[in-house]
Amino acid sequence: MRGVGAASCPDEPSGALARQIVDAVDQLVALWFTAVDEVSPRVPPRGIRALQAVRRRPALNVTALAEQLDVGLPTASRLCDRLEAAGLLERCARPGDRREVHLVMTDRGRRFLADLGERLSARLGGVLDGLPPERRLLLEEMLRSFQEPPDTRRAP
Amino acid sequence: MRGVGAASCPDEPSGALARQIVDAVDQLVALWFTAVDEVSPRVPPRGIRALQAVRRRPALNVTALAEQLDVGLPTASRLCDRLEAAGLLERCARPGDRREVHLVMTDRGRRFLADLGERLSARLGGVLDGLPPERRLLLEEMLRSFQEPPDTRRAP
DNA sequence: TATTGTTATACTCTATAACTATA
DNA sequence: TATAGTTATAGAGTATAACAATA
Repeated sequence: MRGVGAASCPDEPSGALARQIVDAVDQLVALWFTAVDEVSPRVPPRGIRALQAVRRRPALNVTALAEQLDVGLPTASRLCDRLEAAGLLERCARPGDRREVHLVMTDRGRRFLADLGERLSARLGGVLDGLPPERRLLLEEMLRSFQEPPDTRRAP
Repeated sequence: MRGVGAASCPDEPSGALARQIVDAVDQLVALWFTAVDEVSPRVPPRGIRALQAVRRRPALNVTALAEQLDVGLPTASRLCDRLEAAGLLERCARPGDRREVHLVMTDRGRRFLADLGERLSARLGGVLDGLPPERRLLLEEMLRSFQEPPDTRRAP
């Protein structure tokens, strides 16, 4: 568990690339928070992540959502209250086992996330427009490696 | 304000790359939150961003910090209370104008952020280890474009 | 008087525990 | 009894407004 690029350049201080990557991620995170602050209606970061989790895995239940967000079950339930009140999410009793609740996004929720994505994209564009086109194509290849991340949620 | 890659590939659906980039950023943000949840002592995301802001611009005052975080002045002050109580930050009256307060990181604060960076790096490494070395070097070049971002704080 | 920052109060969000409903 | 989720209460965090201190 040595981190980014630990074994790639033995002659060079291996921390250089790692630091660069971490700094870049911090910039991206800052950009993300900025976009989240802009979007309407105001949904706190945790709410955004909840919506994204539901988009990624439709018909998620509340327990799974709580695990995804690393919060308690009541917190996730309350969060769903607010997202549902805002019209971004809906709770549907699961046929077959009526204890479970399926979370599904509303059209408004989809538009909301799309809007957020566009704002983020615009801000990223401001940074990436400086890149020559072939660099951008390489970036595209690069980003594919993030599409299937090693499951972030492996509990010990 | 068309966003990422809007004009690069006229034949291709231009939203594809944009969507891919935004998804990747979402993954990175999720990774960031996971690392933030792990680190000790527990500091909420806003506290992390505050510490990073102070690291980036040492001797920041409280007003500037509030602007960086896009929160009110009292909120920033309270946040400093907690970070100071945790021993991660210190307030120093500025010589010359004793109204202002300079925020400086403690050694503990520096170690804290370093620890966070290592955890993030380790998690990123898990994703990036799959990349061949030359791809990683290209990534390094790419990330340089994020080092000097167009000022995120331009209010309309 | 203008600027920098802190305190006062109410409100929102989160966490732990107790409770309801279904299986 | 075990599981999925909700409500109860208390505590942490945030925002708006009033305040204190320095220039």
